[in-house]
Amino acid sequence: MAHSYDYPRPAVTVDCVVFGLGKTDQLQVLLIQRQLPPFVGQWALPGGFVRPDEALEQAARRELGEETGVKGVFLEQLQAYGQPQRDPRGHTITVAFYALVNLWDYQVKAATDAKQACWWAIGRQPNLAFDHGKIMQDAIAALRTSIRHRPIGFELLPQKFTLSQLQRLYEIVLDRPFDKRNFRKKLLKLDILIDLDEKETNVAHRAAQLYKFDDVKYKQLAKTGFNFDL
Amino acid sequence: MAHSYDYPRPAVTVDCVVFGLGKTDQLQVLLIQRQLPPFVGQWALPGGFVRPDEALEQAARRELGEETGVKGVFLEQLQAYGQPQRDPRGHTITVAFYALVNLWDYQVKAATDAKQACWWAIGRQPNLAFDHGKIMQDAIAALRTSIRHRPIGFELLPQKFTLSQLQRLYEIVLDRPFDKRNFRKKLLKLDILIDLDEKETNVAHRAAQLYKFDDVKYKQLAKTGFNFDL
DNA sequence: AAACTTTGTGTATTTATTACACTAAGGTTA
DNA sequence: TAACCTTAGTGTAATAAATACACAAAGTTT
Repeated sequence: MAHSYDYPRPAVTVDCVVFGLGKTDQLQVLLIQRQLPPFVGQWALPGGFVRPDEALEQAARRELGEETGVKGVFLEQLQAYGQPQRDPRGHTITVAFYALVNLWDYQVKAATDAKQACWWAIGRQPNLAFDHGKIMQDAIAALRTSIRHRPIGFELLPQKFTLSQLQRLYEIVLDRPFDKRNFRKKLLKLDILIDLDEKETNVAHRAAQLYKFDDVKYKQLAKTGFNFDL
Repeated sequence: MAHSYDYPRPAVTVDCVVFGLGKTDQLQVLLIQRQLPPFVGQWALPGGFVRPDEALEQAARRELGEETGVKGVFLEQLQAYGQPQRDPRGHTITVAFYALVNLWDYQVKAATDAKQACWWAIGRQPNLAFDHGKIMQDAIAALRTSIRHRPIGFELLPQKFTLSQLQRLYEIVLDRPFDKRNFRKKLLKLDILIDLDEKETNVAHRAAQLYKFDDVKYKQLAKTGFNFDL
């Protein structure tokens, strides 16, 4: 069944750079191994064609679910890529998104219930098909910028987390150390963490205090032109 | 002449939010009045369909030149918009860009050599066709964020400018006052301004020192993980 | 009970931010 | 040509934020 238009149209796809963090102490990215040409067998970002009358974010979520089993996660648009030679099948524009996934609980979750999807440690991932390497680099840069100015890092942690986990997250993503006392002072002063009055369990050392992100208070603050910089 | 594909494809357009600043003490945006359906007679962002094998930025520059005469300006991608109902002609994805134009020299320049293109003071612009109002709001937000962290404001000034002009630019875009002495101290400390050892002319008061932006030095600094925040 | 591991805390120093007002320069006007 | 008008250019003191740094407390394992 063919579809005709008066003027030629580029194809439109969506692709997702999915970042995950768990107990591995390394930021991970979720890749799929291509089953169909072009680039059969090569690794690539999960994604695919936008369907008729489908919104971009909706298409990204659908493809992510279909190809990797990842659902209901934080997802935000990065940018569009449209170099005419980026896809050998012809002029194809892709709208890239990045997603953040908490891998702390049930480590296996997203890794197994999908076909050829694997988590790779960032820096150790294979070469990617198309211009996906460039897209991934841009996504890392965007993640680093975003995480310093907006409270999106919590998406990479369990709902209840310790300040040490939060500090480690920032150290991993921004690739630099933070001083323990100064980090705690600064984050607690932001006043967007709720002390849960509850402690870690099953740890072989002094149990740490658990906190959660106060998204309600953050939204209020954000309205009044508030922003932070770590 | 018809073009056929195995699967339906959305149409792809580009749109530009062009910001200008000149002697008016107000940030301006460049709009065109639509000549063709849909939304004939309504104001809209300059833009149009991406051509076969045309890169996105290239398409944006071409449309901007064709519709408004604006050429060779700073242009950066904002994001893609793809709500299925955003264009009554059918599923159309647009990739939005924002541009910065210096209107200090020959004020008339871009305003006249094009058909139905007009500069509007931001806040006094008419309602826009499609979802262009939303795109423009997003572009303003992006401009405000960008200008605080990267030296893009200079694109809205003449090559040679005074510190007062620079301060006024920041005040207009960020919509808040800056203290003269503190502003100068902070910007000079960034060490990305070159003192031209040359003064303003044709002013009915003490002539101010002229500066230019040192893009070479900024690029060096940027590599070493340097950033500012105004 | 000793050893191990991670939590949780305070202070002094340095650096950055803020608030604030007058003289200098140059052109215009009386 | 003197008085006037407008904008340029400058320093300091007070406050707030960032940094550097070390040890006792809690809980688990051996």
